[in-house]
Amino acid sequence: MAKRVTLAEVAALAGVSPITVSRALRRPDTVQPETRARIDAAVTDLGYVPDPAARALATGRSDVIGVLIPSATNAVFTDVLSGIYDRIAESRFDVQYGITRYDPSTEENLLGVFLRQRPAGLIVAGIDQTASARRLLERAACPVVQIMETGPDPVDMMVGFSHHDAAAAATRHLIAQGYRRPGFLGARMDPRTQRRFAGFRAEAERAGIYDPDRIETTEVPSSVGRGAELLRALLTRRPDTDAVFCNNDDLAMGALFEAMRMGVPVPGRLGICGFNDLEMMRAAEPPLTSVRTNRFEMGARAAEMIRARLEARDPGPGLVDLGAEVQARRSTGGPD
Amino acid sequence: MAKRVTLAEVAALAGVSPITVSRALRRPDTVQPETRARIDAAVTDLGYVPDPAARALATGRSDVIGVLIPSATNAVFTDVLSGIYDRIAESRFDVQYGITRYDPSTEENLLGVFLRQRPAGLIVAGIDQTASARRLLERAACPVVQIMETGPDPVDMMVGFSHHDAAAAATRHLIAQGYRRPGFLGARMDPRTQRRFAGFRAEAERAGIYDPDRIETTEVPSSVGRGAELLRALLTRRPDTDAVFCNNDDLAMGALFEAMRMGVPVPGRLGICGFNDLEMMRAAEPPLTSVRTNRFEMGARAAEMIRARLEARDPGPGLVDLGAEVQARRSTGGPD
DNA sequence: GTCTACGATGACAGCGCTATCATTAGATGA
DNA sequence: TCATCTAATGATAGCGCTGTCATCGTAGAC
Repeated sequence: MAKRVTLAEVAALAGVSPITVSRALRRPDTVQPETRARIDAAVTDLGYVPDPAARALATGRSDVIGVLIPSATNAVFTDVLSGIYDRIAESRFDVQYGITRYDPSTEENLLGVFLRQRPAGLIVAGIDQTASARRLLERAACPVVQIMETGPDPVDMMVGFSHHDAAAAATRHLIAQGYRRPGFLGARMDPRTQRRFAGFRAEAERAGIYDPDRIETTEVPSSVGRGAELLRALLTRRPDTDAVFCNNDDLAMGALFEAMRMGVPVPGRLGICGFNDLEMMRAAEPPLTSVRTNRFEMGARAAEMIRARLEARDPGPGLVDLGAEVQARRSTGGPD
Repeated sequence: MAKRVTLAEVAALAGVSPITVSRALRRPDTVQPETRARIDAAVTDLGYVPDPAARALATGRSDVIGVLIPSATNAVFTDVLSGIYDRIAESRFDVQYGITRYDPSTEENLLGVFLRQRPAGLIVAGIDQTASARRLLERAACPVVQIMETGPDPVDMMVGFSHHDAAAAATRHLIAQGYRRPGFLGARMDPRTQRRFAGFRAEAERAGIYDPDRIETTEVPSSVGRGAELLRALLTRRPDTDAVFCNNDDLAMGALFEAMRMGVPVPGRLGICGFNDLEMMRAAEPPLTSVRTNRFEMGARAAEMIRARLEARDPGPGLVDLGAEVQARRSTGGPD
C-alpha cells in the first residue's frame, strides 16, 4: 500500500504551515497567488489526496450523500440512481445507497446508519416514511430530497410526479380509445402502486365503467411472468375485459406475451397500457402504450438541488413536479 | 439534529473508562460480563452509535466496501449488486459504488477515490483494468475480488465464469438443434462481449460454418430496439440466416419482436438465443433460449469472500468459477 | 506466605484534518 | 508620525476513537 501523504508533508515542502495548505485547497481565494502556486506544486509533487475520514471528524460532516431506494434491480430506481450519479460523479461528494426492500422499518434503520455518518445530503424515495423516520429526516442537519412523488408537505425538498394523476391520464386514454371494460393488473401493492390504482379507479368511476371484478392483483413482486399470470387469471374470470392498465411495464410485457399465447389480438380485442415507459415498450410488437416518467431527470434534479444547497447556490423551487405523459402506441390503438 | 453521544459519555454513565467501552463494543469477550452488562445498558440508554469517521481515522481503515461496475442500469450488474448488498447489509460494512461507464480510465480514477478512503474491501468488475489500475489494486491493503469473469491471474480473489465458454456452449446448442447458418448480434463490444464473440466464432469454426458476413454489431449500447435493428440489418443482407446468437437478452428480445414484424417464424425459420437469462426470457412467447449466469450468486460470493477475510474466517478458494448453463427453450426448438 | 502469571482495566498519545483565535505586516488616514 | 484597519498566515486545540503500554488485583504454584 502506498503510504499516505499528509497535509503536513505538503506544507513542509511548500514552506508554509499545514493550515495554509488546508486553506489553499478549500478556499483558494484566501491565500496569496504565489503561495498557492507553491502549494499546488507540492500537492502534485507528492500526489497528496486529503483523508476523508480526518476531514469528516474535524468538520463533523462527511461528503457522503445517502440514497434510500426500495430496490436496486427495478429499472425504475436504477434510472433514478443513474441520474443522481450523473450529477454527483464529478463533485467532491460520494453516493452511498441503502435498499429498503419496500419495508418502512428497514428504511428507518438504514436512515439511522446514514445519519450517524453525518451525511452531506439525503435522497429518499417516496413520502411514506414511518413517523419516526420522518422525524429523523426533519431533524437531519442536511438537505433532504424526497423523490418519485409529489405531495403536500415535503420534509424539505421534493421532486417527482403524481402517480394518481399519471394513472388517471392513462385511464382516460384507454377510455378515449373506446375501451369500455378495462381491468387493472397490479403486483406488490406498495403505496405508489396504491395511488396509481386510485387514479385508475377514480377515472373509471367518473366514466361510470369501474368494475371491481376486473381488478387482478398480487402481493408478490412484479415481473414479466407475473404479468402473464395476472392477465390469464383476469381473462379467465372475465373474458369480456377489453383493456388492461398494467401497474408497470413488466406486467404489460407479460400481458402482451400471454395475449399472444391465448390468441387474443392486441389491440383489437385487448388494449394494453403499461407504466414507466421503459425502452423495450417502444420496441415491442405491437409497440406498447405506456406512461413516460422522467426517472433520470428526477435523480439528476434531486442531486442538483442538494448540491445547490451545499454550495450555497440558489436551489430553485423546493417542490418540482416533473409530470408524466401517456405515450400512446399501437397496443391501445394509438399510432405506432 | 440530535446531538452526538460519545464514547466518553457512555463510559461516564457506566462508571468505566472510555477505552473499556470501546473494547466492550469491539471485543466483548475481553471485558468482564458484569462490566459489559453495565456498558450495554448505558449504550442503549443514551442511544450511542459509534462515529465511523473517528473510527476510520483512529484505525486507518474504513468500513466501506467499494464496488466498481460499468453500469448501474444494466440488469446484469444490478443483480450482482443485489447479491453483494444481500450479504453486506447486516454487517458493519457499507457499500459504496462507482460507475465506470465501460471506461478504463474512469475506472482508474474511481479506484483512486475509493483507495483514499482506505476501504475495507474492493469488488471490481472484470479483468480488463489498465496497467496502473491493476498496480493500484495489487498494492491495495485490503481484500480485492474481481467478478464477472474468470482468468489466469487474479489480482487477489475472483468469482465469475468464462464468457468464452458460455458463448461456445450456446453456439453448440444452436448447432445441435440443427441450425447451420447462425449469425451473431452484438452491441457495445466491450471486452466481455468480445470474449463471447470469440466463443461463438471458435465453435462455429470448429463446425465449419463460421461466416463473418453474418456478424452484425454496433458500438452503441445494447437495448431491445437495437436488437430489432440489428436483426433487420442482418436478415436484409443475409436472408438465409437461420439463427442468431444475441450477445444479451435485450438484443434477443428485440430480435424476437423484429422477427414478428417481419413475419419470420421463430423457431421455424429463425432460432434465437440470448445471454444472461433475465426473467423475461422465460415469459416471452415463444419462450427464449438464453444462457443462465449466476449473477446474484456472484455478488453474494464476492461479498462473502471479502467478509471472510476481514473476519479472519476461511475465505475458501480464491478463484470461483460459477459456470453458466444454456437454458434451451422454444425459440431454438427446445422444450417450453 | 511469597512469587509469578495472567486477566481486566486504565492512561496516554495520536490518527489527519480544520475552527478559532492570535499574530504579523503592510495600507490607510489624520 | 502614529493609531487603525485589513489581508495573509500561523499556533493551538481539539473532533471521537483506538493502539500501545502500564497498572492493578487475584489465582495458582511452590
